[in-house]
Amino acid sequence: MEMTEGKEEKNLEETAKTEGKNFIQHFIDGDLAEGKIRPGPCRFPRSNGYLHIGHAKAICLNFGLALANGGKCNLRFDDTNPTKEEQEFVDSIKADVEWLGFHWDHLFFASDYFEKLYLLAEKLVTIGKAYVCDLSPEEIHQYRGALTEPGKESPYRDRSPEENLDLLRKMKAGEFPDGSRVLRAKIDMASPNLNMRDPVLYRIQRAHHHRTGDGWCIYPMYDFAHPLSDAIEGITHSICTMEFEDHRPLYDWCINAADMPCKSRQIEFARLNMSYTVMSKRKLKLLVEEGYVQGWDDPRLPTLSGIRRRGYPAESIRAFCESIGVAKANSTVDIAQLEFFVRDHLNYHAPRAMAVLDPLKVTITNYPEGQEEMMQVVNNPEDSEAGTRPVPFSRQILIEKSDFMEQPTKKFHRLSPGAEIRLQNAYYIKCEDYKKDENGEVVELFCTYDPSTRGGWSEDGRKVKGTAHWLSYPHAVKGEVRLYNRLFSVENPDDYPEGGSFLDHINPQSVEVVEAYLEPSLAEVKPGDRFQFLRQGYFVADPDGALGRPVFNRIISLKDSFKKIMK
RNA sequence: AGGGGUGUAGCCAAGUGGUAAGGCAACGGUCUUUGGAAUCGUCAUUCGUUGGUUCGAAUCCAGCCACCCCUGCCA
Repeated sequence: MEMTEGKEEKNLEETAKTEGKNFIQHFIDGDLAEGKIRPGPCRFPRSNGYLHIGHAKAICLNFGLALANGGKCNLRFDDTNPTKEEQEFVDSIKADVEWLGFHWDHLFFASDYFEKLYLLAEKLVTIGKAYVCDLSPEEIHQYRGALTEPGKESPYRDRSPEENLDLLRKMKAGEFPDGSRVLRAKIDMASPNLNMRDPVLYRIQRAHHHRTGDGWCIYPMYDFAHPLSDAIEGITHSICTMEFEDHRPLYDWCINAADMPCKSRQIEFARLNMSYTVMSKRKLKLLVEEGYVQGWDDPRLPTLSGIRRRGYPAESIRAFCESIGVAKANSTVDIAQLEFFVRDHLNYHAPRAMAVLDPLKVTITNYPEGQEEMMQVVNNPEDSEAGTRPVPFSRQILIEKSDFMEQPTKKFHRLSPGAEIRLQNAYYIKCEDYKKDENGEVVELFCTYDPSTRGGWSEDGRKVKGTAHWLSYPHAVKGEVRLYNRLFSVENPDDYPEGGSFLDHINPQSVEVVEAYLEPSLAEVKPGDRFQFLRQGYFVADPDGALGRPVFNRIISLKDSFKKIMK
């Protein structure tokens, strides 16, 4: 038998080829049709910080586009600012991309091109398209003008190419102090696009660079390095987010001014926002550094490391990114859409197991004392290849407290005085009596079982409405279970009153830790092993666990229509 | 105020002059040894808005409205 059909994930190539086309693919199609550009590599530029689900969208887009068009995708770090680059981020970003299942063609750093970029800068100076400016940062700011007013030209704007070249070389040689001079593009101080008002191309900055060490004291700006790095690599379509749209004229200017043979094209798309979470680096950093969460890989965070620890499968992240499409309009995707793809994948791939999170003891009065037996239980009804496992049954069992109601409502199909239900894969049991403690809380049930219903089937065709999961009390193992919920209690945490903060919306119940009872097979799980705890949700073994003492994170609960019915 | 963008259902999103795809959510039915899954069905007479062009407009034109981005030697 084979795996249940229908919802299986497509492999990367199939997905890339068959899914509906987004506007970027239309651009590429157009370029292809005109024959003026052949599809080349894409690239994923990132510099610092941990990746989150929004970056996953960009990664899936870039690598997906490359795959769909027979191109390659490079991974490039735009490490042009030495004070902001850290090896730690490089390593985590590489790990995240790999985890998502993508393979880059080449791993590049903008710093690989420092020499080439510098030569290009000299070229611009030589042909009179760039100049060395001695204005201070404050002065440059003032000269830039305002949104509605044109800027003023720098008094150094008309230096000769010879003088500029000499000055640039001296900048490079370290003859001037930090911040004393910059190299600027000579474009148009009256441009309505502020980015075109003689933007800075190089700054003097004596800082140790994580890859080039102290080899340079001048560093290119992103606006200069990015387009030229793309052109050097032969990237034909350079995808970035909307806030760079105003930079595109400058992107094109650099490539044309330097007369690069590869006319790379920048295309912008809207970044991903999601309900019930925050995506900005600043806010995520605050959550981590102020201790609202345990770290960058806290399972409640939308970081890829957090999502991974939470147990979300990479396949489901890819399917999600595929489903949300790509466009230019601001949007906030409902987190329920992500959760759908997580459940969808796990339903087919996570073996089932039984766990009781809030136990109620049940004694089966007509089951012989000291007797026990093994029930052969299907691991995954959605996957016939997943096999079966033995689960012990005995006189003392544990069920979920919520599966018993002393005075049941009409819609309640579970156990109540006199009611009969099925213990899944075991027997029908009927509640004959129950015991309360001094507080009036039900602490134990006394049931009888029907020996002819072994496996959970009745010979006389009698039906029961409820089916419950259970554990043999003497055989159960204990473990920690962390029940994660959404980090924020409102759809848009950024929507808060004057003087407030997104922190005010943190869900006080974003995690609940319980001591749970687990079936014996769960004693020896490995971190990353995923299960569906029957009738409850999907869970993943956390690295915090130890052999015989597992720790599980709840990935996502099962959809729960019972909650709705009972309302 | 200048420039650049964007408005299609509760949320994403196709649609490119021929009469509104798809997914999520929601809501009903069937089925069920997970109140899960599966399955069937319902869910935009209308595309921010007002006019215009056209036999015909979400698509073309004009005006208006709303929201986002831009004055780092950050990316």
